[in-house]
This record gives sequence, structure tokens and C-alpha cells, in this order.
Amino acid sequence: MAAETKERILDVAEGLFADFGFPDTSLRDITRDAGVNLAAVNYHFGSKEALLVAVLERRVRPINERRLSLLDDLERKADEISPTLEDILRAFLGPPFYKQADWGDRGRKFLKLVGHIHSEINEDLKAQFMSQFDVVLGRFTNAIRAVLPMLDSKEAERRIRFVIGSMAFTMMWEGQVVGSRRDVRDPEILLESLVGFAVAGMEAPVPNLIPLMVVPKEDLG
Amino acid sequence: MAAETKERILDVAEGLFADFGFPDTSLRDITRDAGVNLAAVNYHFGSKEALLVAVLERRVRPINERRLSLLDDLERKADEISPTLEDILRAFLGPPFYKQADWGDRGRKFLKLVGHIHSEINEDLKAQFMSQFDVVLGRFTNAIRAVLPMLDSKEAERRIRFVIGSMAFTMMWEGQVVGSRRDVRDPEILLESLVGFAVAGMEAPVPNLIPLMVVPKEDLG
DNA sequence: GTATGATTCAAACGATCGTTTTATTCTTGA
DNA sequence: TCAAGAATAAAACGATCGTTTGAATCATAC
Repeated sequence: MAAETKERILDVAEGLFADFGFPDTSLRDITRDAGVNLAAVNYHFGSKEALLVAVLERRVRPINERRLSLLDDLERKADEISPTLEDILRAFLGPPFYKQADWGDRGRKFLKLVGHIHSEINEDLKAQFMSQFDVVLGRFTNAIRAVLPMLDSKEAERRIRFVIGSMAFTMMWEGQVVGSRRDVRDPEILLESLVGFAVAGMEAPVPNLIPLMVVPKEDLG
Repeated sequence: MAAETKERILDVAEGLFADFGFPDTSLRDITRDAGVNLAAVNYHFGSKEALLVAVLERRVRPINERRLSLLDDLERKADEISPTLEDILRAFLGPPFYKQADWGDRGRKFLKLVGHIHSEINEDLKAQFMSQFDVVLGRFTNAIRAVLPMLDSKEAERRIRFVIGSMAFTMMWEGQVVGSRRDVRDPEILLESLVGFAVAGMEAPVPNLIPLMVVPKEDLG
């Protein structure tokens, strides 16, 4: 029974956190919808915040494992065929969308939630999430920099941040799309669009700045 | 006296909302830091939510006016010189960063706040913010589609969303950068990087999808 | 069958929140 | 100078929240 209760709480919390956000979702909302006692969350998870961590971890872990596994494959074959930027970005951006497709409606809700978590402002929650993410981020940053040697460190970090921003914004947006009939190929179309955008953006020519002093301020923005 | 109180509240609220988020910032925090009475917020603004709207509007309005003004200029000259995609994206992406530079530390805090607002999940707050934004979004969408006729409607919307995601994520990230010495040219460098990325991404080749049935699932991600 | 631990339950606790109330002080124009 | 409205102040209100408590119920191994 315990396992069933825990799973029902996780499922309901995932949906409510995605739809109304962490602060605006009360334990009373969650336990009422899940049909369990109010004290069940604290009993099984310890606290509301620990519940959110459990909700995230349940799905973030397989996504990040898939990302690293795909990157492993690319690096293992690197002696024969060097991975392209597109290979690497596809390994990073693909798993969330394909896992989402596997998970159905729950997956869409989760994608919305995790997209918002990327913008989480609370230090504790952000740290909890980032501790799972920064290993992935570090390895993909190295891989990307290896295929884009013309970018200096700062520029590479900025562009990777642009890509993550595009991904996170798309996740939270798609997760809340409602109304129009869904197509099973939607995640695939979206991913292809995002990969194409990200590859071209990452490969953009390095901007060379005109010395500030000779640019009249009115022309700047 | 009233004007001074209102401004002190706006300044303090801007910083606290940016640092701790709207739900985690109490009116007691704001009024304590501002050195005003607790009831002052409700007296001068009506409610906590109305205070946030006032905080946003004070800076969002000039940013969006500048965006539209720059787009007006481009369209006025369109008979002689057709605006490029870069012109249009620069008109959209530039004002937040240049206004931020004008506003100094307060501007950085505001940028962090407005970046997070792009990801706001609360329906009311989101609607309040979007009502200011969707006029801008509509006009820029049309301008962008005019210079990228090869993109169908859906693909154009997706790519514009990627750009907004990059921008919003960068805003909230840069707003919270701390530690390393700041350079007055930081906003300019950042903008050039973002514009270059966005132009290349928007101009990426249109992805052509392989029919799903012939793609083994294991190869997808 | 019974003892033991795991789980569920109803109820309450203590704290915090946004807001309102009522009184007081300040400002300002006639 | 003084009346009237704007602004500030202290205090309380009602509601909601996460969490805890202690008893009741269930499952399980001996």
C-alpha cells in the first residue's frame, strides 16, 4: 500500500506543480486530489520540498542517464568518426522530448514542470535541481567546445546558455499547449526544429565588436 | 512625501522580487527594507499583485516603446532599404540590455526579474505581463516572417519562441551574476552574442523530417 | 492468534501572510 | 490660522500554510 500511496502522491504533485507552481500548490491540494491523508506527504517524503525533489528525480534521472549514454557512444566512436555538433546537441536535446513522448500526458506535465524549474529562483530548489544537472552540463560543454574551437570560453558558455534557454522555454511552453489536436509526431517535429536552430546558432560567426568610443549611443539600441 | 514613499517601495520591491521571487517576498520584508509602514503598499498600490504590476510597468513600458520605435524606423525606411533579419532582431533584443545599462544596478535587478516573469506560471501575473508584451510580439512576428518567407507559420513561431527563451534565460542569468568584476561593455558583448546566435538560428535550414515509420525507435534519441 | 512495526487518520499547533481598521499626524489651500 | 484631505502609524483580523502529534488501523512474521 505504501508504494501505491507514494506513487499517487508523486503523480498528482507532478501535475499540480506543473500547472500552478510549487508555492501555489498546497499539501492539502495534493493529498485531496491523490485521495490520501494530509500527513502522508510528510510521512513518506519528509517535507514538501523533499516531495518536489522526488518528483523531479523520478524523471530527470533517466533523462540525464540517456544523455550521458548517448554522449558516451559518440565519444567511443570518436576515433573513427568525429562527432558533429549536431550529434552532440541531439544527444543533449533529444532525451527530454523522447522520454516525454514515452510518458504520455504525464510526460507533458513533467516537461512543463522541469522547464519552469530551469527558471527557479529559490536557492535551495535551484541547487537541488542543479546538482543533478551540472555533471551533464560539464560533459556536454567540453564536447561542444571540442568541435567549436574558434569560440573562446566565455562565448561558448553564453551560447550554451542560449541553447538551454531555448530548450527550457520550449519545454514549459509545449507542456501547457492545450486545445489543438495533438500529433504523435509533435515532439519529433519540435526536436528537429530546436536542433536545427541550436546548431546554426552555435555555429554563428564570432561577433567582432566595434570599439565603444566611436559608436554614437543613439545607434546602439 | 507620497511620491517618495511610492518610489522607495518600487525600488525595494524590484530588488526583492528579483532576488527571492514574488511568492517568497512578503509585504513585511518590502516595507521594512523601504522604511515605510506595512499598510503603505495597500494604500498606495491596492494590493501586493498590483505592486508587482507597477514594478514591471515602470521599466517594461519604455523598453517596449523603444522596441516599437526602432521597428517603426525600419519600416519607414523599407521602401529604400529592406530591413535585414539582424536589423529586426537587434531592434527587439537591444532595448532591454541598453536600458539595463542606463539603469545601473537597479537595471540588472530588473532584468533578472523580468527574465523570471517570462517563465511565470501564475495565470493572473502572466496575463498582466503578456498584455504589455503581445503587441510587441505581434508586430515583430510579422516583420520577421516578411524577411523569412521560407518558414511556414508554425516553424516561424517555434523559432521566435527559441529566441525569446534565449533572451529570457540570459536576462535572468546575467541579472544574478555576482562576483567577477563587471565591465561597462558587458551588456554590449552579451547583446552582440545573442543577436548573432538568434540571426543564425532563425536562418537555419528548414528541417525535413524523415517519415517516422522507417526510423527505428532506437535511433531517435 | 498475536505481537510488532508500518501506515493511515483526525485534529491541532504555531507561524506567516495579505489585508483592513481606526486613530493620528502631516500637508496644503483658502 | 484653520479646516479638509492625504498620508502614516499601530494593531488586529481572518485565512492558509507546512508540520506534528497521538491514536487507530493495517500488514506481516513468528
